[in-house]
Amino acid sequence: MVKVATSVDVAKLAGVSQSAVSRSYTPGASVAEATRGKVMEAARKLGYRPNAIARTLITRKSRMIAVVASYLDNQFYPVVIEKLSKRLQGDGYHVLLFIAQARQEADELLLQLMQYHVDGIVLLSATLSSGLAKDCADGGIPVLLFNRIAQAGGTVSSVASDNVAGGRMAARALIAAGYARIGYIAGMEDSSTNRDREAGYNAELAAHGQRVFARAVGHYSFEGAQTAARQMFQGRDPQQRPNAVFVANDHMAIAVMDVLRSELGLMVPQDVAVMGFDNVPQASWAGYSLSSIEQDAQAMIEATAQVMLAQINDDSLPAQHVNLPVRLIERGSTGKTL
Amino acid sequence: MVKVATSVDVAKLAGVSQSAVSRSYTPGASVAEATRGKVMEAARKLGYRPNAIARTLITRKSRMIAVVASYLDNQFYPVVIEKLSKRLQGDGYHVLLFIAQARQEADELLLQLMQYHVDGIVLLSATLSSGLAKDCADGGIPVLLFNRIAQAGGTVSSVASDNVAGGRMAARALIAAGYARIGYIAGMEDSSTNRDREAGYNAELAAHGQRVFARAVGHYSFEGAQTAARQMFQGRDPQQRPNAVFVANDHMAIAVMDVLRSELGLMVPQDVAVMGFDNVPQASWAGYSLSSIEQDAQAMIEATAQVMLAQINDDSLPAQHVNLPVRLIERGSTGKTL
DNA sequence: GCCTAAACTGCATACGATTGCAGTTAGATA
DNA sequence: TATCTAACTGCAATCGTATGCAGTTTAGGC
Repeated sequence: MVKVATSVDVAKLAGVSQSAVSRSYTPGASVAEATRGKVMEAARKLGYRPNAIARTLITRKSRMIAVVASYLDNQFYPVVIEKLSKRLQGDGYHVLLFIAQARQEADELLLQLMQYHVDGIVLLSATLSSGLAKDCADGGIPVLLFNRIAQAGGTVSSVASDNVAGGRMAARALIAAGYARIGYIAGMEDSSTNRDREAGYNAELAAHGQRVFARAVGHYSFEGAQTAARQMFQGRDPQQRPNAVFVANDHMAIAVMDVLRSELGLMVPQDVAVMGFDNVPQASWAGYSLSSIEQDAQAMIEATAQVMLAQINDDSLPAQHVNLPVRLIERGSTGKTL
Repeated sequence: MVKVATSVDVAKLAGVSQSAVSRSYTPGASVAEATRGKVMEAARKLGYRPNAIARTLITRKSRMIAVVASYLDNQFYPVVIEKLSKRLQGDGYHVLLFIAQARQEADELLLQLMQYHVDGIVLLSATLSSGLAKDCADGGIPVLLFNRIAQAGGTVSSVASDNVAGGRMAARALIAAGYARIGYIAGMEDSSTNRDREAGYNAELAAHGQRVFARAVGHYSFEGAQTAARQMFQGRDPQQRPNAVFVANDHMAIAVMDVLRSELGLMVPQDVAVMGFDNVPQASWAGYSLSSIEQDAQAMIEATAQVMLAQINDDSLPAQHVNLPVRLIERGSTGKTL
């Protein structure tokens, strides 16, 4: 193991002070062009790279952003992580990734995170206890909920889609296509996404003089959705079951389609139409051709990056709440022929 | 923004020296139980947590491991990232995530990574220039290629599956099922995974007196695989096209199935049998029921963690190369009825 | 050629922890 | 009670960089 060169080594070789080396790497600092030249030359020879850790210690900026996720099996999240990571890299920030299943686990992890003095925290699907959120805010670390809405007035920002409008769109599309017995398969009932999607959905149904025909809960998991689908459709007469179902996200909707077609021998959309939410990559796969309410991941990422970076640069900024429009994507699963 | 407490603050409140505080947080250090008690009490009051950055500076161990990935749309990788991240968290390590598309980009990122003094680097699908790999090794940072084989004798470890055996299995299964015109859709031709899978596949075909009937290249991408499938099957008479095809990974195999069924109106497996590699979650979805050669992700993760941690703890350890067994999973796409 | 402002440079300190060393205390033993 | 050892504690140096301040050089204007 070769000792890595430090700024002192470079200074010695270049015949300047250590300060000069430091300044050569600080944009806008006061260094003569000639000095910087000598420094860079010496640095090249020694393979010197500034130590980000030491820099963090003194500047109190780590240029690391923590991203906390719980499950990556819903493909929406990998896509987000990939894009967010690339976006932040463009601004010289790096992503410290945490996987936390339970709330409590998330809290514990967050405490560990804070030891690293990350500049910001993005919570992908996990929630964290309000006490901890406050701690972070008090510590001057901006926290942003992605795809979740924070309690109003909090110190935590959020970036989400207009889930209420999305729910309405789903209802409107199914009604417009002539379905009259419309079911709903919920995600996690205490999540803001599920609440909003369901609220919009119910509101729009009501506006057309309808109400939800059947309801089950899938907890945003594949297995949960399969169970919900069986519960809703298995062993029922055609008139006793929905002929269309809105599922709270695509990940579950795909599980539902599998159960409908393979287990129960029902055709989609002839026997049952299915509508999802998110428009994950798999929704467009020919094997499913799943209609969905698209969340604009790119726009969500962009908003996340901007809010986060703004908060990092100015810690007096209040929490922001971004709500982005969604879009209906109609495919075969609701009868649209390709 | 409230100032966060430091060990000095805690020491003051507890009426001990700053060293005592530090030692209270160091397992096995020499502190009286009473002292540690006072320290912990004071720390609790102040909400003190040791600053990992400062600690890293002096111990030269950041407890961060860099994970470099390129695309996360192949679901194999999100699964790996999730599991690896959790596994390493269990040992007190955290994952610094990097997304790099091109080789050059990976090199640049790695240099940034080294500034963070990560304790180790896992390259998920990305390759990096041999010069850089050497730099890392020289710098004492263990590098591990996941799902790639390093050049023999290098300073870089690797964890992979027995891709040659997997290729053979695929061939054997298709031959056993009675297929005689067997195609191959390759991934990236310069990747070790593709080379090995194809080599094993061809060897087993040859052992049965067969040879590959048609070959196309999909570059491990969804679109590439679609193109390859069209090239191989579009507009050909039944006798002129393969009646079975081994695709170098599931991600592409799914794209192939979509083209076969939806675009070309062919049935799987009646007209064409399809075999993939990886056994990603989607392979088991009823909409595809894709036969596949399973890579044991859990075992790969475990090996990765063990090799990595061992190398971190003993930097005189030579590079290790782990090669794990694979397993045939037969499903509907090769004629197995469910 | 002199003066002033601007540009540059280096010194020294700080960031928040770890750790070798030496000194102190307490307990055990004779 | 005196002595030795073991357990504990604190001092001070250290990790590698950033930066305020004061001093020095340079350039430019007259």
